[in-house]
Amino acid sequence: MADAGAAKPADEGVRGRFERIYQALRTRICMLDYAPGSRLREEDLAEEFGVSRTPVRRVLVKLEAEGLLRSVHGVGTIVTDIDVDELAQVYELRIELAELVGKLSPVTVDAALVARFRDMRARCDLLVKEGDPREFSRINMEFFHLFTALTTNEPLRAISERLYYQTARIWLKTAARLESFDELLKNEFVTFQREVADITEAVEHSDLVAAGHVRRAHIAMSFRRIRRAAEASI
Amino acid sequence: MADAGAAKPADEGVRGRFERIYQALRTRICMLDYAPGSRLREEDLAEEFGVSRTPVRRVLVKLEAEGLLRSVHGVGTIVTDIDVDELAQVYELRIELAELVGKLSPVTVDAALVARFRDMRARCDLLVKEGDPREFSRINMEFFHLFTALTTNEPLRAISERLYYQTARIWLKTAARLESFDELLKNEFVTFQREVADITEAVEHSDLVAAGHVRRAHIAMSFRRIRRAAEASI
DNA sequence: TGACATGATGTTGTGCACAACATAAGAACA
DNA sequence: TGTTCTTATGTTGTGCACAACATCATGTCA
Repeated sequence: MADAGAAKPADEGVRGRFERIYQALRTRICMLDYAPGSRLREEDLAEEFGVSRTPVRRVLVKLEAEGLLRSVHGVGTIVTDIDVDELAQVYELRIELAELVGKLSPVTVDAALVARFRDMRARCDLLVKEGDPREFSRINMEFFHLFTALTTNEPLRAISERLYYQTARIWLKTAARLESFDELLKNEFVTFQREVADITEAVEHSDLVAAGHVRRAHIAMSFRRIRRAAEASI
Repeated sequence: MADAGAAKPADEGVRGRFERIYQALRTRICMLDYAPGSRLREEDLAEEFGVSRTPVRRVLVKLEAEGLLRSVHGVGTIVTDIDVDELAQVYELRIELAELVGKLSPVTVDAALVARFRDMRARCDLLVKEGDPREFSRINMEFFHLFTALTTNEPLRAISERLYYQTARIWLKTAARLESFDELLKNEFVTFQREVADITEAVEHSDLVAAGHVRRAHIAMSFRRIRRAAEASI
C-alpha cells in the first residue's frame, strides 16, 4: 500500500492503473518527495509509468481538483505550496469531521478491528524508540485510514481522506525546519503514541464517540503545535 | 447563472470553457433533463459545445468523481441512478455540515447580504402563489448557494456544494411521481418558504448559529418527507 | 427449436502530432 | 549601457485516428 514506485502488474484494469498512478503521485507529494513549488513533467511521468500522457493527465486533473497540484498552460504542472494560515480552515473542518466519525453510522466493533488497533499501538511504541520523521508520517497516514474505518458513512470517509491529504504535508515540512530539535520530535512521537493508545482503548470498549472526541482534541492540539513551530521559526 | 445551454462567448480562457461545460452538464443532470440511467455520447456533447472530445472528457471525469456520472469502457457514459437509501448517508452528513456553516468562520453580515436574503424570501412568496416543481428546484439551488455564503470556510463550502448536488435530484424525482398531489407540493413550497423566512430573520439579527440550526432542521425534515413519499409510492 | 458461436456495430480509452501559450535568452537599437 | 523587440525553447491543451471493449444481431449446429 505504501509503495510509491511504478511497479507494473501485468494485468490490471483501466481503473486499477488509474488508482496505481494516482496513489503513487499523491504519496510522493505528501511525503515531500516532490517538493512544494517543484515542476512535474507529464512526459516524464508517462514514461515512468509506461503509458502515454493521456492517462497521466487524468490523474493530474484529479490531483489538481484536490488542491495538491496546479497546472498552468504553457508553464507546467506545479506542486502547490502549503501555508499554515491557508490550512487553518481545513484543520477547522477536520476537527469537526473527526468527531462525526464516531457519531455517524459507526461500525460494530469486532475482534479483528480491535486487533488492528492494537497492532497499530505496538508499532507506535516502536516508533517512539527509534523512528524518523518520514516513518512517523507513514504511520500517521496509516492510522488515519484505520480511524476513518470506524464509520461506515462513505461520503464522510471520502471527504475526511481528501482533507487529510491536503494537510498531511505540513507536519513533515514543519519538522524539516526543526530537525535539530530532537527533543521536540520525540515529544511529537509520544503525543501521537498517546493518541493511538487512547483511541485503541476507546475502540476496545466500543465507545466510538469517545474515540472521536480524542481524535478531535489531538488534531486541534497538533495544529496548535504546528502553528507555534511555524511562528517560532520566523 | 442558471443558463444550461451551450452559449459560447467568443473569448473565454481554458478555465472558463471548462466551467461553462461543467456547470451546464451538472445543471442538466440535477434538473433531470438527463434522466437517471440515460446515456450521454461524448461526441454529441463535443459537437454541441463546439469542441473536441478531449475537453469534454475532462468535464465527464470530474462529474464521475462527484458521483453524477459513470463511464464504462465500451458501453457509454451513464447518468447515475439515485436511490433514497443510498443517499441516507449523504443527508446525514449534510445535516451536520449545515450546522457548521453557522459556526466555522462566519461572515460579517452587511446590508448587501441581508438584501440578498430578503430578495430570496420575496421570490419564495411568489413561488408559493404560482410555482412548478422545476422552478422550485431552481430557487432551492440558488438558496443553497446563498446559505453557504454565510461561511468563509472555503473547504466547507466546496464540500457542501458537492454533497448538495449529489442529493439535488432526489426531490424532483420524488415529486415527479406525486405530481397529481397538488396539495402535497404546496406543502413543500410552504415549508421551504418558512425555512427561507426563518433563516432570513436569523441573518437580519446576525445570528448565523441560529441560521445553521434552522437549516439543519429543515434538511432533516425534508429527507424524512422524501423517504416517506418514496415508501408510500411503492 | 434452442443454445452457442461469430461477426457487426457502437462506445469509451489511448497514443500521437500539433496548436496555444509562457518564459527566457539574445539581438538590435537608442 | 539599458531597453525593447524578436526568437528559440519548453510546457500544457486540443484534435483526431485507432485500439480495447461490450453489446446485440445473425447464422450455424445439435
